[in-house]
Amino acid sequence: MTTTETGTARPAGRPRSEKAEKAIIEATLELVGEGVSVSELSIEAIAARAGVGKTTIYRRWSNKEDLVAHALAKLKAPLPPLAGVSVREDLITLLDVMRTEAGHVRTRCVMNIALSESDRYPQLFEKFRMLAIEPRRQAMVEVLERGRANGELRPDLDVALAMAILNGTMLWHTKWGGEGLLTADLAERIVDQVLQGLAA
Amino acid sequence: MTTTETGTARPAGRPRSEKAEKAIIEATLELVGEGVSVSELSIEAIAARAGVGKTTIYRRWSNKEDLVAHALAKLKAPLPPLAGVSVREDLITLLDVMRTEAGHVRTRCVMNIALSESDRYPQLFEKFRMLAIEPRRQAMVEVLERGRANGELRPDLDVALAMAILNGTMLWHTKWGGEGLLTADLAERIVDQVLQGLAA
DNA sequence: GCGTTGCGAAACTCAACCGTATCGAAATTT
DNA sequence: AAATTTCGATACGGTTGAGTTTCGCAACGC
Repeated sequence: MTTTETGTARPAGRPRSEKAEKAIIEATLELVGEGVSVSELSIEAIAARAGVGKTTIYRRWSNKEDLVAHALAKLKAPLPPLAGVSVREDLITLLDVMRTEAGHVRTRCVMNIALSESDRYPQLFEKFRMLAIEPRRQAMVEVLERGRANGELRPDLDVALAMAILNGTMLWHTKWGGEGLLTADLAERIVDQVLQGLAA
Repeated sequence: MTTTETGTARPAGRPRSEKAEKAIIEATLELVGEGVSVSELSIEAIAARAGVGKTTIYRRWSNKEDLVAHALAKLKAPLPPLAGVSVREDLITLLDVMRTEAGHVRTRCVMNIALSESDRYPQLFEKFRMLAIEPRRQAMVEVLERGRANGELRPDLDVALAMAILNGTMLWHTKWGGEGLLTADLAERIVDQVLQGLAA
């Protein structure tokens, strides 16, 4: 309470290194991003990559799942500003964020956990869902509802189904599209195709 | 050559148990279907579940990947007969197979490997792709091409994109839809929504 | 300076699993 | 009957990683 006044009295002794903590989380995200699954992620590998003793990890997190959960908490879903001019335009903006991120390491990390390990680590998945999925879902819901209200979309539109179509299509591409299919106009093509429908 | 005449002369000694082999493969598929990834799949767990000695496994397959590859070879993509009356009807039939299978162990097995392990076991994934994905893909391509030719669909339809939309939407549901969303009319709703488009 | 706490490094115990070897019993050919 | 091969079971040595402990040093408050 005397010097730095951080609100709570600093406990005696050497303070925990903020740098070490960041290095640990960074190493964890890197490894998961490189395709290492949560189950085969080893604390020792994380410690080695972070240049840190295992002690330093266990002092902060009691187990692997706890650590990964906190690492995921550092991820943020970058929500683009929506122009709000047309539903079509906003949907393209939202989907294009997914496309752009599809090649990023962090995103692959996210996808791998969400897709493959959601069954086995439900608590982990839940945390991640709230952080990375929910904000985007909410944004898209609002765009679709707006379109339904102002006549851009069918008045009887099934919003949940529409979301599954849009997101599912982009998911399909990011997972199996390879580099070649993630062209700059992909989001636009998806949205147009989905809005217009396939029927003649 | 004397008795059962199987074409090639039977080597002396006790013949390999067909039952054991089936049990091993069955156990492998079960485990993968339950969400055990290939990397954490253990020969010991397979042997225990199959009620078999490890020797019996190693006598047939030299390593884990080899075993899994052979196990996958036992999977078949059940292709429904297509009525061929309308594109809409055939698409519903195709998608409804996915929906029906969504809860089956075999299908979960397929999904888990396809989604999570395609990066790390490309050779495995390739084998699996030919067996489980390609036949369905081909069937759907034909339906869509037919529709484009006979005027049911837009003449300038992007078939690849249309497939991504249809399959991606169903994938989204099977992975995240939970039990509640996989209703009997799901395939129909998807196809209708996609064919008509979302726009007013 | 002193007590306290965090640090990285290393050693440790414990468990799982790999791949191999060995065993007695069973199945099949000769 | 004899020879051969597989069977399930069990044991073995080796590797990996979890989670704990210990050590000497560093950083902080008093």
